[in-house]
Amino acid sequence: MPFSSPPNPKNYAAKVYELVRAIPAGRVMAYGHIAVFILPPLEMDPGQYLRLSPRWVGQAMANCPDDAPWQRVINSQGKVSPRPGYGPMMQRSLLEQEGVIFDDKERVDFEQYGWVPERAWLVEHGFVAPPPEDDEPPQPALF
DNA sequence: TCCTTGACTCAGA
DNA sequence: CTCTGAGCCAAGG
Repeated sequence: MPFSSPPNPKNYAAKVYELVRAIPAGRVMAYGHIAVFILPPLEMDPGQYLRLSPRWVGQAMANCPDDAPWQRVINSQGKVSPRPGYGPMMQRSLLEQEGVIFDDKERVDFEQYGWVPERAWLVEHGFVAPPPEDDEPPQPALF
């Protein structure tokens, strides 16, 4: 419930989980990175969505189903944000079991392990609008 | 009623 | 590179 919430929290969380489930083993995404692929509410200012959405994702992940790979979601600095009840070591070891390497500052390199969903997947699952014919697709910018 | 507390991120120092 | 503060707001003690 931190810092406002989406108009439809349940629906927003469902989108988050859907995307999280698509992250392959050994790869990671940041909260804010996930938010970029979820369309903001129509009447919401895009700038405001950019500010708030990472916490919306965090809020959703707090209630993430155990059968979803919640460990593959980390913060934008490449560090793990411990899930309450599990502790930081749990998340780190889960990722290491998938082959993710942490550097000496406990961080993951996005260049190497960061993951971006295929456009076809996004379209198929309703995350972005289909490209307007032969025009440049509205691919969200990475960090 | 007031104060604390959130799986966040980015710019600036 | 690390550390701070701002942005923002609802629920519980």
